[in-house]
Amino acid sequence: MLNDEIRELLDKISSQTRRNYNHLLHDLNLHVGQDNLLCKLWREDGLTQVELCNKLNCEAPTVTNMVKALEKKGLIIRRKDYNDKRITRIFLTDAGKDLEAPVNEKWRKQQDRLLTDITLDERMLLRRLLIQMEANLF
Amino acid sequence: MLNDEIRELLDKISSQTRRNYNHLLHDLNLHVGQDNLLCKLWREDGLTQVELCNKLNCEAPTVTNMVKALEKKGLIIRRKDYNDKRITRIFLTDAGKDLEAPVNEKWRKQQDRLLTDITLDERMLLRRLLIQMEANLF
DNA sequence: AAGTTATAGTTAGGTCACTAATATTTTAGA
DNA sequence: TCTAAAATATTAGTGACCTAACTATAACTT
Repeated sequence: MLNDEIRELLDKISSQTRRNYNHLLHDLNLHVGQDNLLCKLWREDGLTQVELCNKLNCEAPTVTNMVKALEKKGLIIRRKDYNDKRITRIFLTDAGKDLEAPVNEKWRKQQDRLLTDITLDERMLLRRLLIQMEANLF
Repeated sequence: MLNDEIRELLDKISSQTRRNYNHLLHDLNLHVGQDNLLCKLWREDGLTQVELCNKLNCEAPTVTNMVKALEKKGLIIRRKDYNDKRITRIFLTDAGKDLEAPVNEKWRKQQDRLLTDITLDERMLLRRLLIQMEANLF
């Protein structure tokens, strides 16, 4: 059935995309997901963990563990907020900042590959449909 | 940029879909991914682990662990192949068979929700684009 | 027939997700 | 003011993924 096919295609595409992207990131000693967290910090440094939760659309413990891993790699540092001692703010180190360009290049590469042979008109339509689907999820 | 947006939408849709579906499956005491393995067995019982790897598009250790978990729940049993002793074949128990209908119902529900307000024509076009994208991945 | 190569599966160790339970700090209400 | 509730983050435990390294069996190869 058509609907089943679409769901299966979506599953396949997302899992394979993740796998491929993970391979690309391996050269940079990063794991898929970590690049995403760094990406939020490149846009806005010093975010709290709760803010990261929201932006990454995942739960608090996931952020705790990812932050721990990235800190061990020396890409970020954690600093307690002075005014509210419950809050930990996450800051990029120089090493973390240096990854922005290479990660973006990998991302772009992956991106372009995915949309090969799809015209601009089709991409615009595709976006419209995906926006509708995303809205349906909530 | 358009391409970025499409990738981000795909990521969001797939992760949220997974999350939602996982919640639905929770009622059946199943984890997302496990239903997929069972699904292959409903179509063809007694598959080997390698066959499951290929059909599920995942690695051997993943299957080993999933099979272990499903066996512990009493949904499948593992049986050594008589002719080739390297091979383990996986068979459904009655409990495993009984899950087919309820899981399909959850799947259908999730499906329909995702494609709400998308016309038949649009779905056909969407499928075409997704097939193209899937092909681009390899 | 003996030794090499290929195949099937497991174990160990890692990451990304989740939930449930906990400690700590802050805020708000009686 | 003092206590209850809310917010922030962590720990513990689980499962789906992965790679690398291993065991066991089967199939070639010379």
